[in-house]
Parts: sequence; structure tokens; C-alpha cells
Amino acid sequence: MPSHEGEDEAWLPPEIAVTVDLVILTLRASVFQVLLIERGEPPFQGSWALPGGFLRDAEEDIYDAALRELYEETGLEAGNLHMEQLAAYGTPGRDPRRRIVSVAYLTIAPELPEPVAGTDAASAFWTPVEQVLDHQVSLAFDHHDIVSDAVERARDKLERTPLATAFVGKSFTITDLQRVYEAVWGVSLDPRNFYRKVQGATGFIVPAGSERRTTAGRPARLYRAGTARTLHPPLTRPTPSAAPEEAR
Amino acid sequence: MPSHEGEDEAWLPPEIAVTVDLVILTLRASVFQVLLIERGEPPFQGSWALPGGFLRDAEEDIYDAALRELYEETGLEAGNLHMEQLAAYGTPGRDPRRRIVSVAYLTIAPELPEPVAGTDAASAFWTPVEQVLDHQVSLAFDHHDIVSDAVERARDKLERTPLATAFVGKSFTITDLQRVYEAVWGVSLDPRNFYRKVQGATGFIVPAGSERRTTAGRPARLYRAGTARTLHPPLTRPTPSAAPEEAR
DNA sequence: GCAATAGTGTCTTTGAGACACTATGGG
DNA sequence: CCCATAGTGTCTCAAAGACACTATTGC
Repeated sequence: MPSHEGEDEAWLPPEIAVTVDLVILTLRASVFQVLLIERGEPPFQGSWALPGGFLRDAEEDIYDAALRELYEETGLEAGNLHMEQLAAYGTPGRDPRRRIVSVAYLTIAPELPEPVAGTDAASAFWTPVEQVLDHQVSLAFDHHDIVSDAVERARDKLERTPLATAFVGKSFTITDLQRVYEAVWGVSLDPRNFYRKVQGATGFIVPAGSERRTTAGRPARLYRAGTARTLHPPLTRPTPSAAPEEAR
Repeated sequence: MPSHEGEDEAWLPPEIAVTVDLVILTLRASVFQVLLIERGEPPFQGSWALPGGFLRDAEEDIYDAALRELYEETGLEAGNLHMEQLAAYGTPGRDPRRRIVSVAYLTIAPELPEPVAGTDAASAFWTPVEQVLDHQVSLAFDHHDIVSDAVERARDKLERTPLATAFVGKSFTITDLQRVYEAVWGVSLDPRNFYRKVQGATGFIVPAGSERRTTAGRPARLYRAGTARTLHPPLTRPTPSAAPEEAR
């Protein structure tokens, strides 16, 4: 990597501020929801946005910063939570104040006992993902795009990874899992075929002993997540383009 | 996003340098290769590394910076090339000089007429991907991890997107495509089944008129990439874990 | 008994993999 | 003719989707 574009010796790289943005997804009452906050400061004061913030200092790891923001915004601890990096967003002008590169994280949380607890609880709330995707609510910065990317990533990973188990508690029924797939994919699935496929995916779920009583009907067996990191065979999503004819 | 961790008013976000790193993948003589350079400056002077560099200034878009580096290192222009963001890498200490966040890009190039042309051609060379994955060559910084992630991404996208067409020229034969899959996945495929699957994937390839003569054998029909953005049905990779039994 | 949910079995169609065969070029 | 590569057909098995049926609870 010789000389930087042939500039003079005094050339120094531009100094840029780095933030993390969190797309925290969950199911609440079988509805696929994302955590949003109302911004208390400019820019976009009063607008809705993803939780997030600047790296605390030049020594903080990006992943650690995401964990820290997660805790500050929701009170959630790292344990048992799925969090993975989504992408970096750094278009000049995405923040009107200054140049910022934001690293977005995708976080999946099981349904929580209380709406949202944490430092900024007052201004944080769950919103149906569909309302964001449909532009029924508009978000600050490029956060709409980030949510879109995160949802697409989640939908995709449901097919070939046990990600769905991150949406439910340690023990869950097969019907619980089905609700995850239905809510995230926005489809309805045949429970009998779903049973067969989930059971057939090696290492996806393993029996967890007891049963769960429900208000009505036969009690369901409980399962917990298996050790598989990928699903064989995968749980394929019903093709949204029902008949992909004529691709010319 | 109220007060930043309750620090005093004078808190300012840390200033961080942003770089781009390019994982440029291609097939050369049916071998899956990645473009590496020999570093001419510290740190890691003399080591092999991915091409890349700092953002030129605070107004340069990250994607544009990746395009610029691509041109500077290889002479390749944006057109007809596949380039997508891979991920951000920002572990403190990954660069011994200072804190750096690097945004890696995955680039797929068709086999090029000459080895590598460009500003830094002298120090750039193609290396078999397998040698990098196997640690037969070691790379500066965390570039080994970046290459691993890039290869995994490419392998994955071959299954469900027409990414393979980015490895070949505008016109190609089905056998050309098969060589891409075989080299990237590191497997050998049955040409007859491959034919059926590629032809059956709607919008993957469309006939391109003429035929191509080869040194021996029947001339092959030429195709060009179709308009499909995803493959239905997908071209599934032979399960590397042949029999994923006993996932407990 | 009835309502409601959990779980099983069976049939049909589709696609994957194995592999025999035909087609068309150059020597 | 032979060799090499291109392309087709056929069989078997696995998995997806549709859907009838049985099982176990609360009332």
C-alpha cells in the first residue's frame, strides 16, 4: 500500500466518529416488533430512531459498545441474547452534524416480562416491524434502511439457522416456534407440516422434559434449542413470488 | 438518545480512522483466487495483505473509496463488477498504530486478460484462496478472518443468487459456470445434473446466440446472465457434513 | 358430550443425485 | 474410426405441501 494517492507527506487520514445502532427484534403477542426510541436531542429531535450511540472512547470494541447501548436502552444483559453485526452505514450526510460511520447490530430478544426497562425506558417502545417497512412510521437518519436490512437478514437466517430459538425463551413449544416463523415471515404455515420439518431438522430442538398447560386444548411438550448451527434440511420460506415465471 | 453515559457537557466522540479493505475474488485457470498485495510500509511491512486504504477525506463515501482503491490497485473499473459490503472490522489493536475501523468489501471479478494491472501492480498478485484459508500464507492485521468471511459469503450466495455469473464474462457456457461452482465450493459436480439445475433456475441464464469452439469436443452454447436476483429453485451445495447425524 | 389445541400418518408432486445414453465437434 | 466435450433421459429417493385423522386437555 504505497503512497496514499500521491499526496504530500503530511497527509493524515480523516477523523471520523463511529456509532453503533441496534435493531432489536422480538415477538410480542405474536407480533414481530422492533425497539424504537424517541430522540431527545438534535438532530431529528422528537423523531423516532433506533437505539444506539457513539463509541465511548477509542479503546472500546464495537461489539462491546453495542452491548453497552443494549443495556443502557433496555436493561438487557448479554446472556442468552443473539447479537450479530449487520453492516456499516457511512454515507456522507446521513448525519447532518458531521461525518459518521455507524455499525449496525441485529439483536434478537425473547418476549420480555415488562415492556422495556432501562435507563431510557421512558422514551423507548416496541413498534410492529411492518409499520416501519411500510413507511407508516418514518425514522431518523437512514434507520429505515437499516431496519429493512436487519429484517431481511433475520428472515433469511430463519431458513437455515436455529435463529428462531432466539425469539423464544429457554423452553418453548413447537407452536411457539411456529408463531416466530409466521410473524417474521408474515405468512401462515401448516402446523402439521411445520411439526414434521422442525422435528426433522437435526439438532434444531431437543425435548426438555415437561409440558406446558394452556388455557385450552392438549398440553404441549416443551423443547429447548439443540446444538445445531445450521438446519438440515432447511425450513424453506414459502416463495413470495408464488409462480416465478417469465424471468426475462 | 439522552446524555451520553452521564458524562459532562464537554464529552466528544472519539475520532477514529476509517479504511476499506477489498477481498477481490476471481477464477484463474479454474482456481479460486484472491488478490493480495505485499505491504510496502509499516505496519506489517513486507507482509501480505488485502488491498485497501484510508478514506481520502471526510466527504468520501465508503463505497466510492472501495471503488477508488479497486481502481488504484487493479485498474478495474466499476462497470460489470460485483461489489458488496461484507462487514466492519474494528477490534481495538487490530492496527498497532492507532484505532481503525475497516469496512471490508467483497468483489467478484471475471478472469482478467492480464495478471494485475494498476498503480501498484508490481506488488499485487493472485493467490489461491485455499492457501489463505489453510494458513499456508499468513496475512497482516485480521485479514485472514476477513477473507474467511468473504469466502463464506460467496459460497453461500452461489446457492441462492446468480453471483456465479460475476465470475465469468458477459457470455459463458454452462461448463464455465460449473467450474465456478466447483472451484468456489471446492467440490466436483455432476455435469448432467448441473445442467438440469441451472436450466431449471428461472431467470438465471438466457441463451446468447452463438456457440463457442473449444480445443476438442462438441461446441457449447453460450449464455448470458438473466434478470433473476435469486434462484428458484436454489443450487444447493453438497452437504459437507455428509451425514449430520447425532446433533446433541 | 364439545371446543380447542397437540401430534401422527398418508398421498402427491417436486427436486436432488446417480448414471446410461445420444449429439457434435476435432483429429 | 476414436476421443473429447455437450447435452438429454430415466430412475430412485428425499423432502415439501395438502389434508384426514387421532390424542389429550378444560369446560
